[in-house]
Amino acid sequence: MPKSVIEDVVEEGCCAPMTEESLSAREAEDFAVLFAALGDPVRLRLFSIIAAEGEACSCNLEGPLERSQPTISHHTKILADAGLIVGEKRGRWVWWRVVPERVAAVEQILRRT
Amino acid sequence: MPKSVIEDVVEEGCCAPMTEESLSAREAEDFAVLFAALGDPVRLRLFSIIAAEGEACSCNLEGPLERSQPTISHHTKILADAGLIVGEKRGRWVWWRVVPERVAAVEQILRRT
DNA sequence: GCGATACATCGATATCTGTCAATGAAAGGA
DNA sequence: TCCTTTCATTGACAGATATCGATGTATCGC
Repeated sequence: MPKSVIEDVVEEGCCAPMTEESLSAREAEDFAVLFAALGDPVRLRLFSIIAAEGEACSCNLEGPLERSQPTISHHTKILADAGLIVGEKRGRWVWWRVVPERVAAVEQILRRT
Repeated sequence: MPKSVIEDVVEEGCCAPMTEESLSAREAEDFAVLFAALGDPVRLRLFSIIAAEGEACSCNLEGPLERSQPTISHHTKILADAGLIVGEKRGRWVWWRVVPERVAAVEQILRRT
């Protein structure tokens, strides 16, 4: 059970030295938040609806998703914290829309493959 | 609190009818598994390392990720169940590699935006 | 066959997360 | 001003999950 990259290089057998192209622990920590935000069925649908509608208020989401208002609010917050959507308060309603640059960033990570 | 799409359409106020472009509950359930698989920091690094190396055995992963062997095995299983990586047993080692078509599928979902 | 190696599986546990009812805060209408 | 509407926050709780030690299984070298 090798303990470090250095030892890995020294080790014989199947183990090859690490490349520098892989994500650092810090990067992975940050990027994983994006994937995790989309990693819940309800949230993914929520995101999908907002994307399809262009703009949507929460009242547009509770019905189709069959979840309570606090739960919808919880999910929009997680997506918003991840930067994948932004909400603009207009009167009594909050209008949500996707952040294309952020979505593109997720694609970018995948394309590092 | 509207209970169905039909009611949404009937409702007055801010609520507009749902488009048909958004993900179904079924689709969201399936796709969310892919995002969730990449939604853990350790798993995302693991995936990143495999992608960078082209091929990697688990012994290449335990060191850099600083996790026990069962934990690594747990994570590779989740990624493999999601179809994002495949393992080929060669002798004593299992060699993991990414499945580009599956990664492309994830990009495809994002590009529905 | 025997010991060592690589990986999977099991069992246990601490933490995280999705969910809702209740409540709070902000804005609009009468 | 008071009531209603929209959304956020809090508190509680059940279920999911990340982690590890112990153990099982297959493979290789001797």
